[in-house]
Amino acid sequence: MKYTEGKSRFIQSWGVLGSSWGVSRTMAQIHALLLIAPRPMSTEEIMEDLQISRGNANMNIRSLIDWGLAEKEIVPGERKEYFVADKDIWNIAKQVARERKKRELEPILKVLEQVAEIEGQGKEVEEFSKVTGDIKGFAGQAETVLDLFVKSKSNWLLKIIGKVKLGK
Amino acid sequence: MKYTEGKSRFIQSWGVLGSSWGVSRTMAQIHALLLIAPRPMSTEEIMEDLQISRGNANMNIRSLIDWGLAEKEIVPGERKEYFVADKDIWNIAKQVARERKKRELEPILKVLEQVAEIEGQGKEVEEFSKVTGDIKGFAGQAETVLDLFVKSKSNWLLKIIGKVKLGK
DNA sequence: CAAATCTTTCAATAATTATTGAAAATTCGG
DNA sequence: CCGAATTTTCAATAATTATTGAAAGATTTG
Repeated sequence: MKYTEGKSRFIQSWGVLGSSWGVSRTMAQIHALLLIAPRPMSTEEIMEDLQISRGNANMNIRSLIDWGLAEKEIVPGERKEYFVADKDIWNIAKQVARERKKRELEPILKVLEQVAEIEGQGKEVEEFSKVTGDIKGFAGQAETVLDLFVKSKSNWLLKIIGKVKLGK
Repeated sequence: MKYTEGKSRFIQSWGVLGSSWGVSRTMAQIHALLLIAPRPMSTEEIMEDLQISRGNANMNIRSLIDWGLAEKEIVPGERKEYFVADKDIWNIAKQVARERKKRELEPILKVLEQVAEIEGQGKEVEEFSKVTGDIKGFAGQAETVLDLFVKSKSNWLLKIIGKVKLGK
C-alpha cells in the first residue's frame, strides 16, 4: 500500500471511530493527521490537508486542546501557531477516559444520587429504587476504575490482565 | 422527590448517556423505561409513555433487541408483543461492551492491519508506521481486555481492582 | 380463509448537528 | 501605537440523523 492511501484510510477510520466517542468526525480527523505528522502543523496545513474551512479547523483544533489531546507549539521566527498531538497511546486513552468520565459518567451519577431518595410505595417505586440503586453501585465502581486508570503512571491494568490470563 | 419526577429524570439522563454511546437517544429512553418497569410493556404503552410514534417505537425496540438489551415476552392470552429489559447491570455492561467492540474496535483494527505494510521511506512514512503500529498494539490489548470482560461470568475485574486498591 | 389485530417498512419531514466564510477581534513586530 | 498577520466568532447554510404516519405486510383467531 502506498503512503497516501494508508494515510487517508487511517484518517478516515479514526474519524469514524471518533464519532462513536462523542468526538466530532472532523476533530478526530485532525487528531489523526497530527498523530502521523512528523512535525508540528499549522492551521493552514490542516485546512489544506483535510479540505476544510478555517473556522472549522480552528474550532476543532481548540476542542482537541480542550480534550488534552493536542497542544500549541511555538516555532521560533514564525508568527503562525503550530500544533502537535500527544503521541503516547496510553496518554491518549487516559485523556479520553478522563473526558468521557466527566461528560458521561458524572452527570448520570448525579441524577442517580438525586433520585435515590424517592418517596412512595408500590411496585413501580420498588422496581425504580432497586434498578437505579444497582446502576448507582455499578457506576460508582466504574468511576473508581476510571480514576485508577486515569491517575496511573503506567499500564498496570494490562499487566494485571496479563497475569490473570496466564494464571487461568 | 416524587416517583414521576424521578422517573422522568432517569429516562432523560439515560437518553443523554445513550447518545454518547452511539445509541440513539430514543433507544436509550426506551431502555430506561423498560429497566424501571415492574412488568413487561407493550409497544403502545411505550409510545404513550414517551410520546413517540409507532414507527419510532418499533424501530428502537428492535435495536434494543439487536443489542441484546431487551427481549420479547409473550403474555398468555394476549395478542400484542410485550418487552422486557435485562436488568442485570453487569449483563448490560457486557452487552454494550460487546456491541461497541464489534462496531468500533474491530473496524479500526482491520484498517490498522491493512496499513501496517506500507511502502516507501522518509520521515512521513516512518512516523506513520510508528504511530499506527503503537495504536495497533494498544487496540489489540484493548480487544483482549474486552473479550475477557465480555466472556466473564462474574465481576472478576472489579474484584481485582479492589485488591489492587487495598494493596497499595 | 376472511377479518381483525398487530407489526414493519419507508418516503417525507422535522430536528439536530456540523460547516462555511466573512467580519470582528487579537496579537505582534517594527 | 500602527498596520499587517493571524485567530476567533457566529449567523447563515448545509449535511446528517431521527421521527412521523400511513400503507403494506404478517399473524392469529373464529
